[in-house]
Amino acid sequence: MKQLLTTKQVARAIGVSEASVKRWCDKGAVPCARTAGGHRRLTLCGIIEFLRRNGHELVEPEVLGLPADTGRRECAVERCAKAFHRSLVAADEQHMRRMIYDLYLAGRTFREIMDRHLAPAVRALGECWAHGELEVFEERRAVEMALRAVYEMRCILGPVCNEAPVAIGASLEHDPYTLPTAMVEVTMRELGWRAQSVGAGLPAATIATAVRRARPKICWLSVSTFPDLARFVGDYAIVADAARGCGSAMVVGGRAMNDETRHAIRYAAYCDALGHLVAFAETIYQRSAACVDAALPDRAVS
Amino acid sequence: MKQLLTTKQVARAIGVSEASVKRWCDKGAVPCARTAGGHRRLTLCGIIEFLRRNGHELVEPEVLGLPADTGRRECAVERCAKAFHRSLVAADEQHMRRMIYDLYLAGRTFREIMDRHLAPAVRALGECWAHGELEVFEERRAVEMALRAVYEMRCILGPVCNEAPVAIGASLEHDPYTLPTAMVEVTMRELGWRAQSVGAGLPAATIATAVRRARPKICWLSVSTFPDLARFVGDYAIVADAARGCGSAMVVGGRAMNDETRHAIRYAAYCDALGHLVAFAETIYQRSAACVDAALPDRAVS
DNA sequence: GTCGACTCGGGTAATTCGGGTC
DNA sequence: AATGTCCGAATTACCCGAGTCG
Repeated sequence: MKQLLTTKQVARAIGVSEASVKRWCDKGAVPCARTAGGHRRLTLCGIIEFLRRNGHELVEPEVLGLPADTGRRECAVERCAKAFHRSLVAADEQHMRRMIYDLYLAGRTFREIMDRHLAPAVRALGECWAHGELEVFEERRAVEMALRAVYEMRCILGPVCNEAPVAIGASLEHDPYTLPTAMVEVTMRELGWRAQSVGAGLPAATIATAVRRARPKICWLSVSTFPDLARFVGDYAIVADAARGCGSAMVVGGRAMNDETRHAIRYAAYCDALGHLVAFAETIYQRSAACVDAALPDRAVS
Repeated sequence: MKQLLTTKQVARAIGVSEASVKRWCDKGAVPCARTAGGHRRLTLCGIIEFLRRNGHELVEPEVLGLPADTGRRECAVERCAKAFHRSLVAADEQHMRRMIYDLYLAGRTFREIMDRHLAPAVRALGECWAHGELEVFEERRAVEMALRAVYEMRCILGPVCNEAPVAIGASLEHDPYTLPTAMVEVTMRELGWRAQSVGAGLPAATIATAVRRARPKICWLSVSTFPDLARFVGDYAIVADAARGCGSAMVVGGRAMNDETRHAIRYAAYCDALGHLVAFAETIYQRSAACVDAALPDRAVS
């Protein structure tokens, strides 16, 4: 299957303008074919060869393989998630960071990168571990790598707007998984919210206190595991009561939120993917134009 | 993140003319790649490294996506562990990051920043929590903040040299504290080691497997807590046996390593501060000049 | 065949290059 | 020795109406 890429795909993937890609083609720096109608089509090999000559060393075919929004993307997405998985297992942090960076430059949101690539890769990892295909330390090391990546996204997003609505969240005691709640935090921040994860494995009472202090519009709870249902329901009620008292909407999600669990509690929204969370958050608050401007980095002025 | 910056952005951020930035690149003082058309593109790691070596200040850090000056400059001097503590409690991440960058650019090593400021601040935090002066979530939130800061340092240091000696480390089961082992990792990486923390709360057997696979020169174990001494001694023996089999030196440290604990085990070095670790690591391996050069990103060739 | 998204080519403004000079 | 400024030429980014792709 030989891949032909458009100028736009290539431009986004390497973070330059379309015009530059076209000029490079016309100059002969990048080999390119033409369609019957005169459109440029670039080959993967040509691009990689070119990038190698110019210092962009670690570009992944999986990233450049991303089709435009109109195309079927299942294949590319799956390959990409596999590439993430491989990087995580091999502890090849540079490679994974590079892929994230390329995807982000290629126009993907962090939410999409986490939903489609990072989270599936981590899930697959967990399965490998359960089947005894991975050492404990390999799994743990990979999860930490993923966490670092999520923190780096958080850092790239920069500080949040002061007028933005507040969201806070956590995971309950006996649920020490930091990654899911960190992912939610980044997703909400990317939407322009003043989101903060207060931590993983927290007693319900202290989460409730945090809610009463921050009075957030949304309070999320990430539920990856719990000791028993009764205990969870009780803990949940403590947090939910505090949220109700502050007019906060409770949002829940996580591996452990199966049908039985969901029926045992009351919530404003259940999200089994970050995409659902985005949809719900947007019904509550639409980021204003003024706020978006404030959050963007300064453009250089002479 | 391997962000590529233009000479103009960098010049503005540092508050010098573009010509100076260009000259620095040409002189080789700042690593830089080139676009197809010959324009310089600089990396954030390279810039920070250069600024630090030459004592330059960041006039407009926002341009590079770094935390802005918060006005409060109490920190540039000595004894800012208190300021760190206040930032941690107030969840003022921007201010803390700014302090770290100020200190680092002023020539401090990350090891010193962690030893003298960050670690004491976190310890003080734990005491406040023990005295009931802080909510659980406040303490946990602060520790996560500190962890993010350590990860950011790790990121600024950039990738490690492939020829560098290997060090790996972890904390044992029932010791879930990620921060100490992450600090050790950054310290070792700053010294030029190919250091990797394989995780916190790991069973001894899997750490032993990791050691046998990586065959490190140093294996560190961070010990913040353990259920009982006998259990710890047993777990420790499993790791230490693997280390001995590979010729790895065992290094231990952490809050729980009191006299009694230390006498119960055998180790090559005990470190109650990162400074001691540095001293020990340097007796084993001195980072060579060639290795430093190799760690810099490739220069583009015309 | 329609339609939306994409790409074409060309033009313009902004940025950057290298070199020379202060 | 190091920096800031100026210059013409080259490179890059952004914009537009017309044509192409899927």
